Amino acid sequence: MRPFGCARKDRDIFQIAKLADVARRAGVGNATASRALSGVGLVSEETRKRILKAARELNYQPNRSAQALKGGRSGMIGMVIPRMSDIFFASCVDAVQAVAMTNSSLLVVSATHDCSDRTMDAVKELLHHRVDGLVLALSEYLTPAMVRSLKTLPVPTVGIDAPLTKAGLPSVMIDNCSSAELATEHLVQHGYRRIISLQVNPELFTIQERHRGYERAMQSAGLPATQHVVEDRAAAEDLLRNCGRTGRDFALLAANEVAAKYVVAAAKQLRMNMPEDFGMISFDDFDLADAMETPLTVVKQPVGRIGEVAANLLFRGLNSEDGAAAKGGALETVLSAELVIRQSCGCKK
Amino acid sequence: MRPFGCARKDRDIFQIAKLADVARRAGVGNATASRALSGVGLVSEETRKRILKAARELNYQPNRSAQALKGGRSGMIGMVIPRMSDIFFASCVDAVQAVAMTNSSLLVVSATHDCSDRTMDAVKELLHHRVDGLVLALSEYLTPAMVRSLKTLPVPTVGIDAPLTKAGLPSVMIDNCSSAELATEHLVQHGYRRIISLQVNPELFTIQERHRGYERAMQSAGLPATQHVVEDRAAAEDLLRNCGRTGRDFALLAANEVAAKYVVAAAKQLRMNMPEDFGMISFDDFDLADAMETPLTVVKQPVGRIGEVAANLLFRGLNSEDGAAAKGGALETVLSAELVIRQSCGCKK
DNA sequence: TTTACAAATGGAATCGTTTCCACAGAACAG
DNA sequence: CTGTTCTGTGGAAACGATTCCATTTGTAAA
Repeated sequence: MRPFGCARKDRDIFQIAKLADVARRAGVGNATASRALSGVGLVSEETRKRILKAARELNYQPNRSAQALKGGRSGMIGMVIPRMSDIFFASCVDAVQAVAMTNSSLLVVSATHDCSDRTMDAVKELLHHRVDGLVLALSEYLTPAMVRSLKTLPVPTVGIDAPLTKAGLPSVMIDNCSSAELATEHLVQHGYRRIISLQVNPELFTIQERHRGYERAMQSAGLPATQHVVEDRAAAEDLLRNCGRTGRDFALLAANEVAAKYVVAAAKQLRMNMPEDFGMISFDDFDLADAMETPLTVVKQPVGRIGEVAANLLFRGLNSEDGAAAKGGALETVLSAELVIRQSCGCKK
Repeated sequence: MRPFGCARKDRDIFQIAKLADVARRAGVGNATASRALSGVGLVSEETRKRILKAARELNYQPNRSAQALKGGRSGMIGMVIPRMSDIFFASCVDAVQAVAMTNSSLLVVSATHDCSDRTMDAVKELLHHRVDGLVLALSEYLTPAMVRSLKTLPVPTVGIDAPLTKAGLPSVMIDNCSSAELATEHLVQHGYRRIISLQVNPELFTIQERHRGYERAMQSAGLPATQHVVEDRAAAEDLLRNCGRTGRDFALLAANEVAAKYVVAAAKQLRMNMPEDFGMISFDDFDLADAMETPLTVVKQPVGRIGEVAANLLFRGLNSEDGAAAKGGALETVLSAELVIRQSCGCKK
């Protein structure tokens, strides 16, 4: 039984030919072969064909480590996210990976698991591995030290849902503030008066933006703004017990899918119903949001698009030598979110 | 406005010192510095300390590309999965990444998006990037050609939920067959007689294993086995319309979370209720499975554990030179799944 | 004191690319 | 016919780490 592989050296088996092999087979020098394959520099048409043919026959693939070492592209981009187990980030990673593949790059992911010390460490580690570019989905606020570091990042970088603009880096996101304002207004129109802004990680940038939009709407409506943090289902139950029973004008704006799920579970436990006992609109659409006991009204972000746009922005910058990604465009790309109206907000089916 | 980064060369800014810098600062030769830092070879205690100090002061990190090129570790492992947007795989990736981090490695992910041609291409590409090891979550059946290739993989490799045993590679999974059998028996005990095995991707290895277990249970119970494929919600609606209305003894064994979600949505549409109109047990626990109108009975896989165990197995093999991962253990590591009984199976609350 | 051996060290080759530079030959203007 | 320019080409020097091997030094055995 040979459980694992064999030695690293077997070039035959996984067909690892090197440039020199190609050059020899084509009867040319190393340098010429390199030029022909990379497409830069002068090579006569005839020679180029011979070299490409040899490369094809040997199934040649350049050694990325060597390329990276020499200072060229490593063929990898890095991505930092809080965690994978969150539809939003998982979808972003999926989209970025797809775009990376199109640009014949690989994606290296690192998750911080909400430990914000990890963020810059992750970035540094990715850089030591010579990634060609970075996608940062840092929802945390940046410390001055981080801004300073990010400003001097040696590779093209784009942010997703991240306040990277401060560091002069392009980023892609929805207009969290306006979307929250819109959603809140919708709740107000349904007659809800005691509306609470609900969050799990109140310290995050996007979450605070959403809260800001909520506040704006509440102020316009002449209603008091209240912020509440639920770290788990039990906390959601407490909240519903305290507020939900005391009148018909209670509603929640859940800042993300996690908060909404806590509330749904708590409501089930307490046998409370939406929209009768309380109303709710949540950020982030999820799989069964429309097949719940009360289909959930949500602010749906174009998750796939966000990752895709960010990655494309990155590669555009990557391919135009000195990183002219944002040239001719704003630093911040704002995609529009959609209010998907179902029933938890009070709208009839 | 300087949208993207600066030139690649700035070593000052992101503190990229090289070995030679460390050596110079410590007043020793290149070779000695390397030995001291990597811990192999003879270096006097005093010199070692001086070198480590210099490295710390310069914030030295080895250039992974150079290390990889020289033939050592690249400090990266690769992972191939069908897609990210699936809790099961997302959790696996999360777990593997965490273990990789512990072993100071980075994780490179590639998704095939169910295009099985992509599988071996992804593996090859990862190998060209000189990953130190591979985690393959290929739920597809292996073609003979793939088995042949996998047998000669030049790096340690473990499988997740994948039939890699045929290629002599260790893999980690739950006992899909027995779990399905158990779940089916449970439905039978509740009096369901017309039980259908429901799947989205019937060609996948794990799914077929589950179907096999279902068949075994049905046969034991003297009941006819039926397989049904639902590719979307509409298909689930058709199924429920045809079978669910005709009696009280109808139940479904959903082979995964996706199938279950289609059914739940379809049932809502048709205003059918579990467990009265039909019963269901599904593979894969998900966030709101217990907060649905009818809390779902599920076979819960230890998702996090699977990834963790697989990754640990990989690194054990990686660290013991010639890949003795499976030494002293079976090739296949089977973790136990848990039947989480809620209400969709007919059990009272 | 000489010989032998071990410990500690640095020089230089190596990994596979890219790229600078020098050189050969062709084309062309003077 | 002689320079000059241009096109193609290959040799060789990087890139940054590891590692073989030779060298120096210190110490113990003969």
